[in-house]
Amino acid sequence: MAHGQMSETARTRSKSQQAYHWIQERIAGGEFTPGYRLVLGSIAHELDMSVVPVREAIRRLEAEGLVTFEQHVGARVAMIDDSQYRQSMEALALLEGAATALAARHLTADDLRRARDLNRRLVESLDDFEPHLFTSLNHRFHAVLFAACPNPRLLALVDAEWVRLGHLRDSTFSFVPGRAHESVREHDALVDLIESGAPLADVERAARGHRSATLAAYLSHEHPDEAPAAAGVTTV
Amino acid sequence: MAHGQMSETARTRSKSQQAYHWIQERIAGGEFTPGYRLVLGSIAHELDMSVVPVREAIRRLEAEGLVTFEQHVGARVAMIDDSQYRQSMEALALLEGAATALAARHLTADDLRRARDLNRRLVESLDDFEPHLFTSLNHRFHAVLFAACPNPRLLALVDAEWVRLGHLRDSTFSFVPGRAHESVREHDALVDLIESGAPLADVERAARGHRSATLAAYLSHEHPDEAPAAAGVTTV
DNA sequence: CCTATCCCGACCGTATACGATCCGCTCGAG
DNA sequence: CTCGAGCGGATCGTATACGGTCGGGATAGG
Repeated sequence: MAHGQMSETARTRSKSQQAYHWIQERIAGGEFTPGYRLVLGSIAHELDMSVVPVREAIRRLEAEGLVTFEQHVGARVAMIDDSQYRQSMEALALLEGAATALAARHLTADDLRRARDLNRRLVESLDDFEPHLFTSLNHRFHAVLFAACPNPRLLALVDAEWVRLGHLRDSTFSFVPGRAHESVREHDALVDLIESGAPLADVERAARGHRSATLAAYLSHEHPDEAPAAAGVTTV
Repeated sequence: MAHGQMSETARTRSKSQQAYHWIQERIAGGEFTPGYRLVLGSIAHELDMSVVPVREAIRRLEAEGLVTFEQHVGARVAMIDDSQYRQSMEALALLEGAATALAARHLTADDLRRARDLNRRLVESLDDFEPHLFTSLNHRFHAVLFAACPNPRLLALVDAEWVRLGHLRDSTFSFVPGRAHESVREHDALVDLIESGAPLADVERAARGHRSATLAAYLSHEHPDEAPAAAGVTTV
């Protein structure tokens, strides 16, 4: 920032947006854990602004489902309990599956190479298993595959769901380490499928099934008593 | 409202929420058409409150995609152009298809009867075709079918997409009246499928295909030149 | 007559102020 | 000792105030 501000209009994000990003980062980074109380005044003071922009930011986060708000009580980071986790994963399976299928025909050879490379790094990370790194790479792998989806609305929904799962997504592989090995194999199969020009329905089924399987692994590990049918939209 | 206000805490919605609902109704009702300029001060004055709650309401509407916001310029009702319409319909096909499939096993005989009844009214309305009524009944018909979906998150996404399409959804059947006849036949087939206990995959495919077909009809009517493959997620 | 510049009004963004509500703690009665 | 009423601090909800930014119309020059 040698010259202070550059294109003043584009560079100067409004304070509401500053607050929004600041809070979102803390939530995504796990610094604000679920249930954490978001006090307007404190945040405002921390960010050196008044409460008004902070309120707006929190309202937006509320609309996105990241925080809950109670009248005259305030906001707290949304508690994603097991059932909500399951619901979001189910939705993500759907959305990501479709996005991946729609993107399949638009992937370049370079994209596929990058996907394979990321999966290679995933395999390597299996030895010295680090949930956070694994999750991050996993996200990037899938992002490469569905990013080319020509439907921005769908992409927005997919992203929103990823954000919503937030830090929680780490835990899937922390809790069920065995799932990670199976996961990377499915990744390879998925890329093969896409590369071979398989019918989009097959690609969608594979991508959806992949995530549903992760969910199922989590559920059967956390709630061994529940009927396996709970996995839900594995139907298609 | 003989007694003015009842349980003050539950009944007294905060002014932000008042503003939110007030604006949303106007948008849904078509009073505020796409592109309409939402001036904070005017709305605040109209609702007899200050601009602060109105700003919050508009922020929330922005997060939901109903209005767009530009720095130092203000908010206006989101322009849903053709491409966005297509994208939302595609997303809705996905989400509603899955929600309908997941709900299928939970539908009571009464639910199915209500669905058939609504479709009967749809058939009747075909004679004296009234787009708005038809669309409304159409929504209620589908709502009956997917309301029993055990995944609230999915339902929320479906609802959000319906709201997003808003008034625009009227136009589908206004523009392509022929589609309405085909639509009600598909409705019957869909209910039959559910009632017969067909595999969920079949239900999902049928429900998704139904909406994709509506989209395709719209597209081929509006843009006869485009490749029909544009219909998108008809794949599964 | 057409174009570029300047100025002004409308509106947005944020700060500050103040009343309202909730939650936890103290204190007294049983 | 237990429990309910009352009080006070913390925090929210909204109003008002003021400086900043944008867009359009008047004005001067070509």
